[in-house]
Amino acid sequence: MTERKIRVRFAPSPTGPLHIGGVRTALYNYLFARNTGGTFILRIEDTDQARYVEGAEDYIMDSLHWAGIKVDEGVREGGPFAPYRQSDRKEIYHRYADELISKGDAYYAFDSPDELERLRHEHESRGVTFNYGCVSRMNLCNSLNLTAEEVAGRLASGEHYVVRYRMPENQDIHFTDLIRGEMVVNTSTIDDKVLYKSDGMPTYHLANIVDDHLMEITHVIRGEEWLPSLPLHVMLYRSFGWEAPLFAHLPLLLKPTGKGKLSKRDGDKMGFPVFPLYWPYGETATGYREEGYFPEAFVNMLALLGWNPGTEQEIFSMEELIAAFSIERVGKSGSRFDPEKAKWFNTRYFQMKSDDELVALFMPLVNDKGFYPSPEKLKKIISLVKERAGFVRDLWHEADLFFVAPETYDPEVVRKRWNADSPGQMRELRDVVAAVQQFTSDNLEQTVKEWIVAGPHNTGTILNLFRLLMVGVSRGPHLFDIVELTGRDETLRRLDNGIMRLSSKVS
RNA sequence: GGUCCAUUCGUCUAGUGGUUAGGACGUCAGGUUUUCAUCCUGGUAACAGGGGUUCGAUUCCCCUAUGGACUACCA
Repeated sequence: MTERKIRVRFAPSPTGPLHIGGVRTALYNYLFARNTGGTFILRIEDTDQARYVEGAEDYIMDSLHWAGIKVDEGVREGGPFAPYRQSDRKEIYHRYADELISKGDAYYAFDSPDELERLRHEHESRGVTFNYGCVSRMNLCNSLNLTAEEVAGRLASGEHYVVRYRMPENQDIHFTDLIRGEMVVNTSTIDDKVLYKSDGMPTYHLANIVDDHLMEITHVIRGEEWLPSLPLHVMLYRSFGWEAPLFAHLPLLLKPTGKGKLSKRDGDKMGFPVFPLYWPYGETATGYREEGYFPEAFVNMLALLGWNPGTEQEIFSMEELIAAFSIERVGKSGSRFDPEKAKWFNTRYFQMKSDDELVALFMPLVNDKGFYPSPEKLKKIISLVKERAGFVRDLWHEADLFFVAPETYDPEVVRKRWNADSPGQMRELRDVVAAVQQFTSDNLEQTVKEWIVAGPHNTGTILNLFRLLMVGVSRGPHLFDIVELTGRDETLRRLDNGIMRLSSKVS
């Protein structure tokens, strides 16, 4: 095993949009593969025809692509072990089921779903759990207690059947999980799982083991929900006589508050996405991409949710994650998802973007608003407002004052700053501003401040009123930067307009 | 109900048989910014409980509690 080249796989089921927990599983597989010089495989596990959802397969691949997780072998990429979609490998599994039957480790079962359902209900009403296993199987309809002729007859007549694994009785199975360590489970507590369904498709358990073996997977890194079936999988490897891969079961992502694992509802309720990309089918859902998250921030956030480097570093590029990642440092317990921290990660990446990058990202939004500034001007604006935003789309909220004159004036600020003397003060200020020939931030600021100091006016009052008339609210970049970028004509227009409107309101 | 897994600030987590139990997010306060935000400084806040083992347990063991997963011809 140690000699073998490391090969890992992400094996999602195309039953809907890929949840961020799934993306994290894929990410950890990818990081592990790259860290060890191994291969990352994407295998589509679509053995359940009933739950197959059109578009889900593309969604999975698009999501990984967006996140920067590169698939080495997969449905789109191909590879030496193709095909990578289980429905395209359908004929492979049958003979492995047969192999197990001939070894006596599996058997045919003819019980109808209705009959089993009835049995379950009946047991439940008595307060016990029905198990198709070592205690009940001899009372049920299967090849273990039918004669060979009967079995052959039923098979020949085309009767529906499933193949079940014959779980041995009372054996302690010891196995190791890379994250949780040694574990032991007694086989008597495990039921006889269906390996092969009556529709001619294998179940997850069979297909998964067969494909992992055939594709020479060395490490199975998957969600914790699979931990209970690990003993079964270990037994299957033994029955086949195959060397089992190493297993690592990742803890789950939990709701931000309350009980249970993260679900779509939490996102809807608390206003954050639970999926990487927009899901356009059926019940639609927004994605991190559409909400304006940078894929690097998204990946960084996900990587730190359940794994840590053991240092105090929190910001990691993909390359740094690859270099630092190890399964040993994955935590044992579930992680609550914190949407606030997700935003914080994005803000950090946003601040790291160059002004030019942000111009390219922001320009379309500005154009949508009906404005067409030169890239140079937009760059200047961005440099002034960038530090107060965490997302590209926040930028408009910060930058609109450069495009649109205030329509309203914050009543709170008006009440606090605008009094009977204000109109006169503002008209004086207006004349000072109008008189400045070189209309730059530096000389205008100097002139205005000198004028204030020389006169009877209060600096704070004048400047705050000036801002109110320019912007309408008490926030935004350095006042004189706004004035410079807005230009003399527009500045005077805003002053005149404000004086007029606020004077009439007060009197 | 049964099986398995887990448990350090509100959240993500580091860490150790003897530490002032560290960092980050959030939050609070102060400073900077004559605005808001950023930024800086500081504060807040945790070893689930009970038994052991030990000179000494947050750390090792057991029990309990709590949380989680699984318990389909779904993955």
